[in-house]
Amino acid sequence: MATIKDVAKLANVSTATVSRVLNSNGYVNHSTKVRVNESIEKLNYRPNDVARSLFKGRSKMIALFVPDIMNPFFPELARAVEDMTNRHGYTFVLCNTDDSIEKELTYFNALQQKSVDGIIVVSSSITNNYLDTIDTPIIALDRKLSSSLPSVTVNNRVGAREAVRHLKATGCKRIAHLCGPDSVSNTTQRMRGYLDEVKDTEWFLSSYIASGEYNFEKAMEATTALLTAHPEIDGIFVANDVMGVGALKAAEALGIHVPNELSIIGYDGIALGNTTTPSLTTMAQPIYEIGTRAAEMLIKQINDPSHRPKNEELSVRLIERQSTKARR
Amino acid sequence: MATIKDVAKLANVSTATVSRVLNSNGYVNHSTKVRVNESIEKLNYRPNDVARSLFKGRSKMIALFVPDIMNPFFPELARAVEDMTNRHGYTFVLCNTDDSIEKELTYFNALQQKSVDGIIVVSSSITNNYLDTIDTPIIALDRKLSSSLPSVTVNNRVGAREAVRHLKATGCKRIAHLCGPDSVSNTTQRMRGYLDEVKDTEWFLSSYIASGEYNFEKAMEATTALLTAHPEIDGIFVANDVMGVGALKAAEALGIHVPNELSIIGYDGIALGNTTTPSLTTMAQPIYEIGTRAAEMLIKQINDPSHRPKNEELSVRLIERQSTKARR
DNA sequence: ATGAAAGCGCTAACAC
DNA sequence: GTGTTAGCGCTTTCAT
Repeated sequence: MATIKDVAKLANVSTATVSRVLNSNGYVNHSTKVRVNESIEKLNYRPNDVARSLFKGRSKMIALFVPDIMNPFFPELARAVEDMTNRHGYTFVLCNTDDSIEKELTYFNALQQKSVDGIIVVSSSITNNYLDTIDTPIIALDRKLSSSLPSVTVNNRVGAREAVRHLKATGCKRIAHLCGPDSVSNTTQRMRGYLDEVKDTEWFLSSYIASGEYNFEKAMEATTALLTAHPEIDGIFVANDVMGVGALKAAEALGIHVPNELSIIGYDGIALGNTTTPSLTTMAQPIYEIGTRAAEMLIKQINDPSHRPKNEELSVRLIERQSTKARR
Repeated sequence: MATIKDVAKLANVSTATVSRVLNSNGYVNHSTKVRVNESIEKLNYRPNDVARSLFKGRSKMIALFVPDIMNPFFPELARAVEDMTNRHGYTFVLCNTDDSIEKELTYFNALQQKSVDGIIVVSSSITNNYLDTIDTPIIALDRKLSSSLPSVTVNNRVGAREAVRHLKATGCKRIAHLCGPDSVSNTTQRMRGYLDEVKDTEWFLSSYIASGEYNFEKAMEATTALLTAHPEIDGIFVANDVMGVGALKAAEALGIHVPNELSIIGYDGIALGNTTTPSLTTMAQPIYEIGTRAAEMLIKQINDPSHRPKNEELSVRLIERQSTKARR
């Protein structure tokens, strides 16, 4: 690999001049600029980013922490973040945390040693006082972490209410809820939205709420238990699509027809919901947009550290598919 | 961030000595070692990886090129590669290429400027003579690229034969094939396996082969067309699971019962195949192992550049689920 | 066993 | 306009 010295020598100028044309920085005569560019071309010179990073203290890298990229909610998010960071010349680092605080801290350290410019985080476990330690810009995604940390989320509670209302509108009389893990803030929000709609009805029972841990198999088990214990249930608001598909499968295994006997609505709007028969009605998050916005906010903050981004809340929207249907 | 100088000063030694204890390199007196470690502790010192990289010319980073992480085959692969690279202290960079040669080249350049230590590539487009340009270790995955490039793949042709034989064994008399895009080497291999089994039968027609481009929607369309044109088809060997699920959905939309009237077998063994009803019988690749092996091979080659890894071919295995069933 | 110093490749004062 | 040089933080000869 040719270095800036080689270019300087070939063009008969100093390295400073080469650096100037490289960065379009300061004055440089047109003719010498041409000469330098020719030399760059001839040597197929590419500046060494590591040397640049060392000098600048910044690396042009952005990292994304997700619990597990194998969870189908995250690839689209990752894709969005990668696209946007790329567009701004950043390299994209992906970190699977398994929701483990140890892994998160290990990653944080490693990335700081590499002068990573910023981090986007889907996490439930990072503590507030640890974050104060760090001066690397961070944006929280999908789950709120702390008030001090800028975040991009959706209106979970409102969306949940809308989901339950949709079930009511299609004629459901007994509506259950399959929720996520306690530790995650959006679990609480979505459950609140559900309760907003049902807690004052005469039929509501606390045993209509079951946890599926945002997990396909767990959701199947929970749904089976739920429908067995409460055959009267004719609608389920499921807190994410992965579990929604699990619920679908459980109902079919029990011989309960969806949507004729049971309506199911999910949350997230991932592609998976479209692959089943019946396809899954859902409250769709603008996943790609969430990732895009988070990346934009982060990049803005990187370029202007004084700029403290606000929390942003995007809206979910109902996508009606085959798992819910108006009944008489 | 404390630097090595700060540590040296506090411990009353030179930076060289600190470096020695840092890297367990060369002789250093036990007592001074202790003193240095205390200083490191006290200052919460972490070595600057960028400076290290600049000196060494290596960055402790490994990149993975995939066409699109939103394609459900790739998250598991990415996860495997990340786990293994992490275990060896590497940082994991993910690049979505969209199968575009321009994007691939842009990434290659960017990564080389960052002194990336090695790259794992799922690609159909990188040219042989470009690869010769590069001295960064590279491993090809899933698709063979060139004989000169070490690769990890599966026995696609044999697996395809096995898939078709499974359909025959369950009683299928007219077996069609839904294939992937021409440009991908495993499309050809899987089709060959199919042809091995059917081309000499009296019933085989070349119009029994349709392309679904490894795409869910395209596969639905192709399947609909296929089954409409050839109602006699009672088995389909589908070249990947994403298309398999599409075929399933198309059949159901046509009112054709799977597996009673039509058997469908996919390829890949991704989790998606388990979420449908009926669940999808498939030839499962050891996806995680493929990623793991590729990462291991790459790391070995990084540590010993003279070591030229061999091509490795892993085996697929049949997973019987509900979309195929013995018929009388 | 330890220190001094050169150098990895680049950028940004500071001279001229 | 252009060159000289110090320095980003680290590792590694080469002395001692």
